[in-house]
Amino acid sequence: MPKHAPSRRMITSALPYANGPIHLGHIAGAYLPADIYVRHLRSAGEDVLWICGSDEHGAAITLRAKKEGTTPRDIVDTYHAEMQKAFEGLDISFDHYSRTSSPKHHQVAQDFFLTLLDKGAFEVKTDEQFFDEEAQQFLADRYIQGTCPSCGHDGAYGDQCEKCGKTLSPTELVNPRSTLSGSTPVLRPTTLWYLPMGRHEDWLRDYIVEGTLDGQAHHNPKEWKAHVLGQCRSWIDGGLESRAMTRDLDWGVPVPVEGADGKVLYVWLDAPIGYITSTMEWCEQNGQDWRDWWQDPSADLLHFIGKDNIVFHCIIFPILLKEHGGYNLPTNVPANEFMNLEGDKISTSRNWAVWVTEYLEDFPEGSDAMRYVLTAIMPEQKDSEFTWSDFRDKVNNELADVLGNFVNRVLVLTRKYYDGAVPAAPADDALDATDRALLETLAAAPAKVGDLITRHRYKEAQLEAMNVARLGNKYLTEQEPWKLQKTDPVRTATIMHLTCQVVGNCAVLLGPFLPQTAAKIAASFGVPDARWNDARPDLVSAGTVLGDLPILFAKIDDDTVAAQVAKLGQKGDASDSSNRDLMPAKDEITFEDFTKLDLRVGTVLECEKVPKADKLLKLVVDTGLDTRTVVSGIAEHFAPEDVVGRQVTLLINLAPRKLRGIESQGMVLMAGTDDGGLRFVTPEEGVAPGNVVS
RNA sequence: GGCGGGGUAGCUCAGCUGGUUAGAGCGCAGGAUUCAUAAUCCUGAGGUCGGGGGUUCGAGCCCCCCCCCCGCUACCA
Repeated sequence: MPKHAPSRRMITSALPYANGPIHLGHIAGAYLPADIYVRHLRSAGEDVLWICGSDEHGAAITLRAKKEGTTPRDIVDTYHAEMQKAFEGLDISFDHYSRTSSPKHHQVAQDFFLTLLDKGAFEVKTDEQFFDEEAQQFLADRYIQGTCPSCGHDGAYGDQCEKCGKTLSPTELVNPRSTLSGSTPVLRPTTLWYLPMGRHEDWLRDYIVEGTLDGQAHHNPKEWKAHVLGQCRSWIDGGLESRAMTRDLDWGVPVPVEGADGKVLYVWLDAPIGYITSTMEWCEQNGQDWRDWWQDPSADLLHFIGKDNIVFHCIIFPILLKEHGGYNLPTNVPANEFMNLEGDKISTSRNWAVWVTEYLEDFPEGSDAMRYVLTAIMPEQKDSEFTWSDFRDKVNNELADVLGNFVNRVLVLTRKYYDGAVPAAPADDALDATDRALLETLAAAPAKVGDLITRHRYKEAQLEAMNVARLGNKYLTEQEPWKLQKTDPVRTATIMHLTCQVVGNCAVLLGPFLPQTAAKIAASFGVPDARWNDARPDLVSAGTVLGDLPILFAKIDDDTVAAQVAKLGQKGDASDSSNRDLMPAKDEITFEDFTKLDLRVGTVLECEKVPKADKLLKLVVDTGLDTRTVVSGIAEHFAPEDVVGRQVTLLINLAPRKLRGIESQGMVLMAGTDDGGLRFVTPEEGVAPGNVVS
């Protein structure tokens, strides 16, 4: 049987990468659900520790530093501070927020690496890597730019094209160039430490699919999300490849091995170890032993991440932990899917995002409102969609009208009838069926909401908590104390006593979701320190004088919505050409080099999709000289019928090459657009097939 | 093309190992009500559960085929 009651829970949220600010998608994915989970457990008196920190290594940061004429240290310091501000602004309550550039972390990561090395976890291989002869150094993936083979974008990096999102390896780039010197890099051998993941497939399959580890029940896989299990199974069944765990770079945790100068640990190795370092730091400050959290088998380990991190947290990191030995493996990885924004994917480069610190500037008291909306649309099982009009509706109709107004009407009535003091509790036999039903619901709510949170059903949990306020509204409206007050003051006191209990319980139940609002309500209703287990029908003491309570939620008007929508997609700086990922100029060539190219105008005669290839079109082109077949990777941008009849520019003396079994006898010239699109390079009128382009 | 996850009321989403008239919140329509931040409460109208076959006494849930969206992967001269 899987263990059921862990002695303590170790919680991590994905370390955010310190080269850009935090947006709502990040929050909804990995931070808000963890915060709700942890706040609930803390309130319920569970032993829980939640750590996070900035992921500050990797080539993207050094690259950005170079581009902005500053140092990596400056970059990470800036964004470390920026991200902390964002998290604090939304009341994301990490127990500890660390950073991977700290000396402590370097030490921990190196020790971890050395242990793995000792245990034979790595394979050392010598591989060909791109080397910049001018700068005299090996080039990390991010230091190589070129034309994306997928979308034709000119500024694709060696690991990924940020226009089309395609993951790449440097050797796939067309016309690779070093971003350090602009020169064309050459391949040279270098030593890399690989993690041979293939040898771990068997136990991983048991661990993921069956939830068993070393022959023992470890966790219940049915509690894992379908998309998490599906993706893991897909990877394992597809066969796991070896992955390099080191990089040739000078910013990161140095590989602690003789002769490994200029090599650092791969960020994906170094970052999750940051979870451990962060825990150690907290434990040192709080007189605890970090091993109790990471190595005591009775402790749970949960990773909150977005779906882009599933493979790392469910496969690679567990391999590392198991190879190292002594560590617990994750008992659940409740990854969320992605949140879209106003009908489109969130995109940093297009500035199609809502940045947390900007939001908080526009809505200084808006933490709870945003938390509520993000929880209500949390992408728990599929991608979801954030729109500002929906934000307005939820804030106005649910937070302000249902919750805020309910609390206010109870407060006002209590003040009007009892000078603000909660009336005495009714005698048990004075309760009618409606009262009892209300009390039963109140009594059952903490377990109900808590259970949903524990099962990572945050949307539903929040709805249930809000339903308590809804029930309060219904009860008030049906009981009509404002009428009874004149004829039956005893009954009125009963009603008002009970509604005060409803409000008090709301404060506790909504605490994990709306910490600021809950604290305000709790303070006003005399239960500022109430915890989860205190939530029950007699929470609020009779005689409590209700404190002042300002309007909890201001309504949001249409102009505000329109202003926020208008901000999307606009560059902060009009002159922000630096945001365009233009490829740097290439090495100079001679005129003679140029004349080697035989560029001609051609007319497309036929065009069809290449079977079993999503991106390839087969064109038959009249070049004037002949009719030839050209295969081009443009199927995602053009339908075959759109291409037939077009005049195109064609490189006709390129060596033929077989693509998907079809010989391509040339190359069609395309221009990439800023948004990742493609355009044909077409001559003006009056040009015939075969005419030379020069 | 392969693999994984989705496609359910106008919108955002739930629907456990198949079982009575398919649900919630919001929006919408009508009514009630006034303690309250024109708030609240009640009632109702909206779904051939992407499409088509099949298994079953019975399918949104299982099987086959097809279409669309997201992610990974192959193809990219």
